Amino acid sequence: MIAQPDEIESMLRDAGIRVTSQRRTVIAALVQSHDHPSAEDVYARAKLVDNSVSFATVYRALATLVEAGIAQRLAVDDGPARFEMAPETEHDHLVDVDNGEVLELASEELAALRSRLAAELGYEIISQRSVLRVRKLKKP
Amino acid sequence: MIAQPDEIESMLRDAGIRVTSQRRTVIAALVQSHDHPSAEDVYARAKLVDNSVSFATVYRALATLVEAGIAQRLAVDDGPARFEMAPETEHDHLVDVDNGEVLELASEELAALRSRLAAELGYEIISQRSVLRVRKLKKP
DNA sequence: AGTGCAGTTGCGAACTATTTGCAATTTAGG
DNA sequence: CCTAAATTGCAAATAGTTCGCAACTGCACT
Repeated sequence: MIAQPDEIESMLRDAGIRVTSQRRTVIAALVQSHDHPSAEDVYARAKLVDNSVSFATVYRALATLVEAGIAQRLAVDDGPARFEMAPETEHDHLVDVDNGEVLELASEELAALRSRLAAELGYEIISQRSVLRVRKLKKP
Repeated sequence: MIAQPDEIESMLRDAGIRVTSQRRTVIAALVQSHDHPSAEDVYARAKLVDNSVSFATVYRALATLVEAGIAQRLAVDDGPARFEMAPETEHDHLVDVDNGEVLELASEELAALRSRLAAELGYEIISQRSVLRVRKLKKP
C-alpha cells in the first residue's frame, strides 16, 4: 500500500523538506488519487481542502516532491504531465488512446531486461518508467 | 537503411498526402538527421534549404507525417518533443541526462515482452517506443 | 514562548512549445 | 489550363509551466 496521510509529515522531514500545509495538502491529494492526475487535477483536489492554494504552489510542490523521489512525473505525448506517488515497484504505464485512462503495468522482468540492455551500452538507468499507447482488444 | 530523398515523393503519395516543396524539405531534413531533432531543429535545417518555410508549416508537416506513420514523435520529460523518421524496427530511446543526447535501444525481446504483458491485460500496443533517462556508467 | 532568517507562498506576468484563423497560393485531376 | 480543395505564411492565440517579488511561515536557537 501507499503512504497514509499520517506518514506524510515524516516523508517530508526525512527528505529534508519543510512541512507546510500546502505541501501536506498536495501530497494528500496525490495519495488519495489513483488515476495519475495532471497538475490541474491535483490543483482542483487540493483546492477542495484548502481553497487558498495557488496553481504555482501546486506546481512547485510537485516539482519538489519529484525531486525528492516522493512523487513521479510522467510525460504523456499530448496533454499535460501526470503525477503519482512514487511506487515501491517500478512500473510502466499504458495510456488508453480512446479514453485517456492510464493503467499500470508492473513487471520485474521488463525492468530487469531494460537494465541489462542499457548496461550493455554502458549506461545506468535513472528512471525507467515509460508510457505506451494502447487500445482495448476486442473479444470477438 | 532509411528512405532516401528520392523516395520521399512516393512515400507521401502512398500515404495520400499532397506533395509540396515544404513537406519535401521537412522530410529531407528529418531523413538526414540522426540526432532526434526537435521541431525547432527541423525548422532550422529546413530553412537552410528553403528560407521561406515557416515554423507553423514545419509543425504541420511533422504532425501530418506522424499521423501517416512516416515519422515519429517522442515526448521528452522536459523540453520540446523530438522527431525521427519512423524506423523499421521499434526501439526505445535513452536520453542521457547529462548532455541531452538521445540514443536508441533496439530489442526484439523487449518489444515482445511488452506486447505479451499488455495482451495479458487485454490491450494491444499502438506505439511502444519509450524514453528512459540514463547516465553513463563510470568505468572504475 | 520569542526571534531571526532562509525557505515558501500567492499573485500575476512571463515564458516555451505548439496550434490556429485567415487570405493568398499551390496541388492534383479532369 | 481550370477549379476545388488542400496547403502555406503570418501573426495572434492557447496550453502548460515557470518566475519575480513582497508578504508570510517553519524551524533552529534562545
